[in-house]
Amino acid sequence: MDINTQNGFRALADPTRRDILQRLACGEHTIAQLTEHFDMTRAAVKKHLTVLSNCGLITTRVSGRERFNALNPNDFAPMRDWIKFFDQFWGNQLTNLKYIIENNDQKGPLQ
Amino acid sequence: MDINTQNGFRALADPTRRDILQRLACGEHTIAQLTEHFDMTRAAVKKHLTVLSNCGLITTRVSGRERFNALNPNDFAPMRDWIKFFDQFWGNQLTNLKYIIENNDQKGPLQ
DNA sequence: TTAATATGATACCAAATGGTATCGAATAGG
DNA sequence: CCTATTCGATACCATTTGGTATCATATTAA
Repeated sequence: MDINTQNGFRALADPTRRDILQRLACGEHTIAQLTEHFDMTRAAVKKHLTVLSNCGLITTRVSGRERFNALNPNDFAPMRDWIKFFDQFWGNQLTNLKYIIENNDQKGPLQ
Repeated sequence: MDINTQNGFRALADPTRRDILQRLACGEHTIAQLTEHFDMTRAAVKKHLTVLSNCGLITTRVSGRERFNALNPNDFAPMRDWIKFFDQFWGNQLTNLKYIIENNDQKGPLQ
């Protein structure tokens, strides 16, 4: 599925899911491998992976009875743009607000 | 209060709160002014402002019976760093993972 | 003083969220 | 074939979340 701002931010709002993303940053993992690092059942980890998959943050490669989960490096532009918007404040570059005005986007970089 | 990753991401996970932040980007607003733009009660908007305040994303200036809410441009470094971490993937610059390794931070740029 | 305004606080509610327990299906290996 | 393994799906539960309704407080203005 494709990523969108709302689902993307919700996905990042959970510490377990951020942890999963960081682990996937070091290479693909199966559910069982990920579950080793958490104090919760495989079913709970699976639910988090479903959330991450539904918003396009990860992809899955099937090999036999194993399913390897990996970061999806593509199509992150919408969320990146939203973060850039906030980064203008974090960088104290408030004058860059012209970005939003020029793009006449009342709802922000994406919606 | 000071910002932290968990509360920060949770704060951004709600579309109403992101909308509020964007409106505050154009200048300080009272609760009543913000409420005009939403299909919800003032109490609901107040709750969102409390969430944003608790994680340090906004500040409040009191003047008489009015309370002006504004973006807090300071102390956003932790969250900005976390976003930079993800931006490495969004920019397909996976080699920058050395940032995390060099900082020996298993949990990511911030906790 | 009195009334209108701007806000805070809280009890309450429905829905979403994060978790467990449990079942079944498909694959690997003896 | 038979068993263990890896995983998906779902029913179920407690807590959190986002909202309303309502009341109390403080300030402005007539």
